[in-house]
Amino acid sequence: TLKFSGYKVIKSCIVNDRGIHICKSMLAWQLFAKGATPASTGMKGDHFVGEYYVKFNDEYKRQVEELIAKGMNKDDAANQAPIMQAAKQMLRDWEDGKPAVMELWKKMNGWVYDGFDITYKRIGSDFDIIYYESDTYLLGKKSVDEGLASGVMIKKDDGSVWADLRDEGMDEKLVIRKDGTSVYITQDLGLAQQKYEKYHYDQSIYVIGDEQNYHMKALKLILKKMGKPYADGVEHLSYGMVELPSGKMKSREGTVVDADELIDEMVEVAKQKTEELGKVKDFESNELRSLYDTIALGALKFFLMRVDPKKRMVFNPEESIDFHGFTGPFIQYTHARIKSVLLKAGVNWQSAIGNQQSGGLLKAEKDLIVMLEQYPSVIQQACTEHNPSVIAIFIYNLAKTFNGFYTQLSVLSAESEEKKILRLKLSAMTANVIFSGMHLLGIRVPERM
RNA sequence: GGCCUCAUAGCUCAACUGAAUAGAGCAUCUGACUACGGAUCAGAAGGUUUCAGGUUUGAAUCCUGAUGAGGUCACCA
Repeated sequence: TLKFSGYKVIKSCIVNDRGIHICKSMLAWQLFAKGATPASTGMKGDHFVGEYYVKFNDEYKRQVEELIAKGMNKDDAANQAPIMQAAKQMLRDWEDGKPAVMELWKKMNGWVYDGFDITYKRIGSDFDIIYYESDTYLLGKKSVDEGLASGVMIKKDDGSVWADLRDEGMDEKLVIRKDGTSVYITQDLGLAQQKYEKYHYDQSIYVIGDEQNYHMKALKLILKKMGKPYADGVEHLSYGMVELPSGKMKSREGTVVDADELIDEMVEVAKQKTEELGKVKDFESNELRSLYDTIALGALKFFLMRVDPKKRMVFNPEESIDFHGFTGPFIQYTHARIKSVLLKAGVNWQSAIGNQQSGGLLKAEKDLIVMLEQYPSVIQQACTEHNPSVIAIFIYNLAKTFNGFYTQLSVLSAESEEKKILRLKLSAMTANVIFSGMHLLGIRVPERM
């Protein structure tokens, strides 16, 4: 959307492909997998690796409880559980570049990326550039050295490094662990720098969940203190969590709705619904499959897009696959219907010259025109607010207005030839705006459905 | 516990940033010229905007307090 209004946009994505969490998965795999691979189990790579992350946490929890039962206090137990010790050791080995660890790391990451690729491709997501944390964290460490030199950061006796933000009303923030390994924010310092050097951006918009508000504030402050020119351009577009009716999604407890499963489910519903209506009997089977995908994804994306991103929302899988009302399929249907009418009308009308019956507009026609005229300003608004939901709402209203117009007035058998041309043109414009608006939301609209 | 968000119809969301009768969709009920594609359209019903104070000509919106929900305060990312 930003691109559409004249900004030059570089979509980037940071993959946190290193760190203690990866080590945990790797360790659990070594301990429990007995040589299993995604291929041997038939699982998607990212799911497969995720499973071992969960296994690690289960085992970790068990060990901690065991230690507590032996009379150890909670904090010590959390630190001394052997499996956690091992994970930490592995992280150090990784940063030292030990071959065995590196090899395992590459192998498992490969699995994960394969899984991601499939999903991203399916939902039509793409990035101009992907950063890997494994590439940026070293630069982050360099940033820390710089911070130390300029006095923004201080090194404590045990070797850990901190940024003092207390005079800004915040606490001290750890930037390097005492064993010299880097933490989350270290990598972010490097990333900000790397991005700036490459693009000299005016604005760098971080789309991150609102639970990291504090983190982003700290990041910006540190950059500012270090006198980085890009500190002011760093903007945090925080979004609220998506919850389930049954409660929050927690990866550790397995209460997540998996994107792949959800999409499959919705495709199934789209299929049933379409078959019920029996309007596309002449479609080839691969056309059908792509149609179901378009509808299912359209429904899903629209459901997420229509809400102000800053707020938390409850995602009800059952409701999202409802194709009535304020939904993606409603709009797709409207578009398909317009196309059908236009098709029937032939092409002669396109060359016909518009007429000057300014006084003779009926209310339904006027309403539609008014709607169409608002489109540019709506985009503008969505842009400045970083809020795509205004587009979603607008397109929905447009479709609704058009449907009203459509049922009140006949297009093909209009009172006069002039009216017919006018209405055809209005219909065509509506279809274009719907197409364009939905495109901005990353949603496709079918010619027929 | 400190700090930060949020609370609107039974449910999911709006309300142009202080303005006139608080709007949509779902669910519920009633209808649609004998369907240019009915995945549609027209209508009904549904509200003390969590509670209690305050500021203002005017408050869902701003301030204070209460209650409830979530987040964050890690040598996790």
